[in-house]
Amino acid sequence: MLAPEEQLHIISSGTAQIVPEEALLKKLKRDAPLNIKLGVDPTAPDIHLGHAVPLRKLRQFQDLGHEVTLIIGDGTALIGDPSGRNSTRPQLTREQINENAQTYVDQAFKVLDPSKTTLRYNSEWILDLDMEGLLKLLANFTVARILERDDFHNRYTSGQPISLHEFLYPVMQAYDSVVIKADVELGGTDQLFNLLAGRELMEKLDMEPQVCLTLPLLEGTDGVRKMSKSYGNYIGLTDAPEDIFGKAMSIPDEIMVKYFRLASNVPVDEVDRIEQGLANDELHPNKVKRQLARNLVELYHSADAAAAAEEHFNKVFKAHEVPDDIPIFEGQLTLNDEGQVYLAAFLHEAGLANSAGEARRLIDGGGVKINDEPVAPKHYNHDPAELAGAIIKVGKRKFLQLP
RNA sequence: GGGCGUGUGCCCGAGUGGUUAAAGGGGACGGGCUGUAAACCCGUUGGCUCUGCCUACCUAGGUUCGAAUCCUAGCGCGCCCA
Repeated sequence: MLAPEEQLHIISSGTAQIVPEEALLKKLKRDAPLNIKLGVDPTAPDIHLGHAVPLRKLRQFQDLGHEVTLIIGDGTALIGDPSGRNSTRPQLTREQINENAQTYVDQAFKVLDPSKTTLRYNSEWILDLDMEGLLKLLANFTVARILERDDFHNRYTSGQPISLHEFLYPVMQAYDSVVIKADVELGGTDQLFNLLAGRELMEKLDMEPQVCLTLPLLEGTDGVRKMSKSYGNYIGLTDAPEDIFGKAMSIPDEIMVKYFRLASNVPVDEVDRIEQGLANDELHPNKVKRQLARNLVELYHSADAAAAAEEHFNKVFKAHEVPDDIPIFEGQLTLNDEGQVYLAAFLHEAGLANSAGEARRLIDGGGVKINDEPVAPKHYNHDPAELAGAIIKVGKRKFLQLP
């Protein structure tokens, strides 16, 4: 194993806070594998780079020789984490939870090292708690302590309802740590309270308390809002290679280093070097961003896929050429009374525009090309012969080949 | 339970009973520039084979030749009182 100080250097890269840092160093000095905990609620099935941030950190721990316990919160999901919420989360059904859990686990193992991962479902011990056990557990926490947290405090003072079961969430999460004897627990910055609850509970039960490690939120490809499916600014773990590459290239320069630290597996020292190089203009941002994009594709696909994705990218966006594998239109061309193809409706049907109206606007704005020739404004009707075998391009990235 | 206020397009927001498909901004999309970054410039932003037609300003009714604009009820939201 690496020297403890060296490990700490790697571990702290990209983290928001480590509470307390000295305790982590002390644990590392034991020179034995630590048990690193991450609990996830299987509330949403698909995971993206933002969700993968703690997973990457876990992987870093594993590569340093530590063990990971991944807890699927199928028991706590019945409560619904109140963190950062201003209203009660809807409770999921068992079926939804199981389904989500499975897809989550499949994707999580794209990041984690299976040989160093223990997978646990917390329903195992949480739903088995009897009233006596629950009461003993609850006696370790005070209402005031729980009400301190911002989200509860805000809801309480603003008269929003807080259901009693929501109070139990941090308690249950803390109990997870006790059961698995966690050395370190990871979470987003919004999780700090829950993580600290674990630390406190362990202390009260005379165990060595866990260290809490929080990770910042990863902004989406717009660089402004957090990565989220509903904002449409996410890079999915299961996205196609070209999409991962392209989306990565579209992120603002300012957050490149953050992506390197939180989403790539580029070694920390190299990331430090890149950060330096960018700061004093020794490295060209475009080159660096390409490295990032390649790395991300490699992580979730392969080196070959990364090379192919970059080539695709160069073709389409640098040389403005047509990519190799463009979809071919399978349907039948609809002709009007004059035997012409009404292009606006066609683009809509073919899924290249959201409505015929939008297609017309795209045409008028010069955004539609047939065989690389822009379609003239208002020129909506086209001869089928002219379209045979043609390549239609809409905007920068939508292509369609006609038979 | 009572009083007052508010509800407009993806979001914010203007809107005199009649050239209002609805000012302005944001976002998004398209074009230019470029490193598919940022910044900047231009254009578009309800549907429809469109010099026109249809559907739209919370919902349902009503007044009117004509309503996003006035009235009634309902629903949502906000504030105050109990």
